[in-house]
Parts: sequence; C-alpha cells; structure tokens
Amino acid sequence: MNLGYACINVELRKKKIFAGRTCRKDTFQKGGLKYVGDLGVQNLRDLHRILEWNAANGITFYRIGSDIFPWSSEYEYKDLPQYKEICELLSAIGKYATATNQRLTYHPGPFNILGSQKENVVQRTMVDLRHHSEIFDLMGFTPSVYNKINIHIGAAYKDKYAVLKQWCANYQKLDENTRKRLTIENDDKPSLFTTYDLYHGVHNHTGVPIVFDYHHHSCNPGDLSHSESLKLAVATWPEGIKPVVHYSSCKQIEDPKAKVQAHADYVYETIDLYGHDVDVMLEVKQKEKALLEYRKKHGILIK
DNA sequence: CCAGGTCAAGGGAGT
DNA sequence: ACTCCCTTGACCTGG
Repeated sequence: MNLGYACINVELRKKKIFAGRTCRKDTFQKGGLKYVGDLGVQNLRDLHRILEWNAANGITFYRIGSDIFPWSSEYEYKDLPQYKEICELLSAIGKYATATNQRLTYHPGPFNILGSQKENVVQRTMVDLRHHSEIFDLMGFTPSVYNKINIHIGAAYKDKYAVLKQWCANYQKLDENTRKRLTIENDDKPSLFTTYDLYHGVHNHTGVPIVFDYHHHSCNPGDLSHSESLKLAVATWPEGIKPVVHYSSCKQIEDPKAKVQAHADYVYETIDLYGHDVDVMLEVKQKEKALLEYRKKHGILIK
C-alpha cells in the first residue's frame, strides 16, 4: 500500500511553493497566452519541488492539481509561447517521478460531465480530459490507469440508466490515450451512482476501472457493505496495476455541525483494506501533514 | 500589506 | 430564484 495526498502540500504552500497559481477571467483576457503560460511555468517548477519533497519524505503517491495551466480549456498547450520550455519541464518532472517511484494521478473537476444531456458540455469535457492526458503524455508516461485520470459521472437527471448509457457511448469518442487513463468514482449522493451502479452500468460495457471512495460509500452505500463494494471496485482494475481508493474521515468527528459529506482535517480511523493491496489517496484537508501523522501513528515505515 | 469579497465551468440540494 | 457545494482555495481590490 502507498499512501498519497492531493494537490497541496500545506507546509510548502506557506512558503509560496504551490502548483495552483491561476487567474480570473479578466486577467486572462488582458494578459493572454503569455500570462497564463508564465503561471503554468511557475506551477511546473513548484510541482517539481513538491515531488522532491515527496521523495525526501518517502511519499510515492501524489495527485496533481488540475489548475497547472489556468484557462486551459481556451487554448492548446502547443499554442503557448513557452511551449518548448513547458515540454522540457514536463519531461524532467516525468523522469524524476519515475526515478523516485512516484505514482502521479489526476482528478479533474466536477464540471466534467461525460454523460451530460448538453452536447457542448460533453465537448468541453472531452477537451478537458484530453488536456489532462496530454500532460501525462508530455511527462513521458505510458497511457494506463497507473497514472489515472479520475472523474465522477456527475449527473443523473433522475434517470441513471439513460445517463450511464450515454456516458459509455461518449467514452468511446475520447482519444485513445485518454480512454486508457480514465477511471470513475462512486458518489456521495443517493441520487447519483454507487460502486454497484458503476460496475454494471459502466465497467461491464467499457472496462473502465472504479476508484472506491470510502467516505462517499458511507454517504451513499446502496445495498452493499464497504467490504463488498471495495471488492467489486478492486476487481475492475487491470492485472499488474494497483487499484486506487480514496479515504477521508467525516468532518463531523471534528465539528458535529458539519455536513456528513464534508472531509475532516486528519484521519481518525485505522483504514481497513479488507486484505486488498491498493494505493490509498487521502482526501483530507491537512494533506501531507495528515499523511505523516497517520504513518507515524500506525508505525508505517518509509522505504 | 492584508482582510474581505469575489471568482469559469454542471448539476444537485437546500432555502 | 438564489446560494452553496464539489476534485482544489486563490485572486484582486480597497483601505
């Protein structure tokens, strides 16, 4: 098992080292491709530094934030004036990640609705997913769910079956590398999709693996237990690639007034993997600090 | 320099 | 009809 954290390293962030520089629409329109390209270059330099911190701390699993290149839905990377430098930075990052055995993944935003009823939403989703995939291409990664791009289905329109059918049809229209990297995750709302829904409605038709989220399952279990859902999700991953699961404690442990869906700052339970060998992405607010604390508390030695 | 208001996107849920 | 939330807080302005 590898423990991972998502996007932000809170200690480095305090030192202004972070990979999520962005800008408002007005600023993008005034500054253009040069401006967002510069932000992207700065983000990539800091991403490399975050990976160096990870390596120094024995962390081999990390989610890259989706905001490396602000407004990337509005242009292609090759149109940025800094494209050559960007390619070199990404290549170096990819080589470094490989050399230090770091599994890098993505989790694009909730606006990626591949089964949307609106054609323009589907089109934008396809572009955004391809852009994520292109970053992994430029890092030199062989397309597979080892470097997953994970999304939710995100819409149901009170007709889950119809949406899943549309989702599968649209999945086939994605470019090959994006298809090879895509995974789907169970939702925390009863109106949306359980692991069971995804298994029968998507995986069986497309082969797309399922990321099992413990906390979402608690909010929206369907008829299965944690153990049964996890087993189902694990079975969807290809031979030789460790499945990914998401874990977070409920915020109500820290604040009884919080919503049940909210994520806590730290992990309070012992994560039960029910015997499976998986990589665990911690979705907690205190990020790498929570990871280090969990590792210490449970006597997990770094390699 | 900093606190506070504001900020792309889709859809669901609460008011 | 409006606001908040989500995979993630950061930007930007006025004082």
